[in-house]
Amino acid sequence: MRILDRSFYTRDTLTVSKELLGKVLVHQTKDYTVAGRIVETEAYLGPEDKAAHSYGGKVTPRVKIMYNQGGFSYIFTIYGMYHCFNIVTEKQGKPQAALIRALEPVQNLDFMALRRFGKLHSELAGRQQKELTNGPGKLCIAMGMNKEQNKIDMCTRNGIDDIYVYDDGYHGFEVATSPRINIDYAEEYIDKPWRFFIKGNKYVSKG
DNA sequence: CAGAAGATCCCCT
DNA sequence: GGGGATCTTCTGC
Repeated sequence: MRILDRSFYTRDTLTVSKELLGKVLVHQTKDYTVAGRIVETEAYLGPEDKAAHSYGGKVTPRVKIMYNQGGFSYIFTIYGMYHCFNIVTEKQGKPQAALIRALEPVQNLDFMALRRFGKLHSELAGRQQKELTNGPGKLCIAMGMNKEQNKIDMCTRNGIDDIYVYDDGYHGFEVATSPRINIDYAEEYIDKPWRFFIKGNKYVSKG
């Protein structure tokens, strides 16, 4: 297993978003380790991209982390009740990121099931098993990620609260592409094919 | 300081 | 597939 380093994340965002597919995202604290395979991502290409929080070169307290070099977590609150987990990409000063939209559960499924539905994984209905991590808000709940994990450097570890991605050699899948989800405000950027997912994987949010 | 929008989810039909 | 929940974040006055 190879942990992805800085040189992976500081490349162009479309490449990083695509190559994150099949890799394993880990959240590790002193109390627990939980992990899922990345099966769906979206690229946000600020400042040009009208769907990106950094559109127009906007710098607010929330989006400032997007201007860092690649490899940092960017977690924001959405609709007041959920969170979205992104990984900052590109070199410093270029505010782009990859949104992780869906995972396939890999490690500590009981932790995920308890967070999402308040019961053990073996007690879940089949439908609930599929819905553990098949959306950006859902996977944050299942992985125990919220604003406390914002701005974490995923290329270094402190042993207290770490997030990182590793490559376990999983390959042979087919990558599909589509427009991004729920960005109808983004005008001519609505139809950009910047969503990537593993074709046929049952944890993909839709399509 | 008030108003509006939102990279979502869940429940209902 | 449509609407409500729910409140942070940002903008404009």
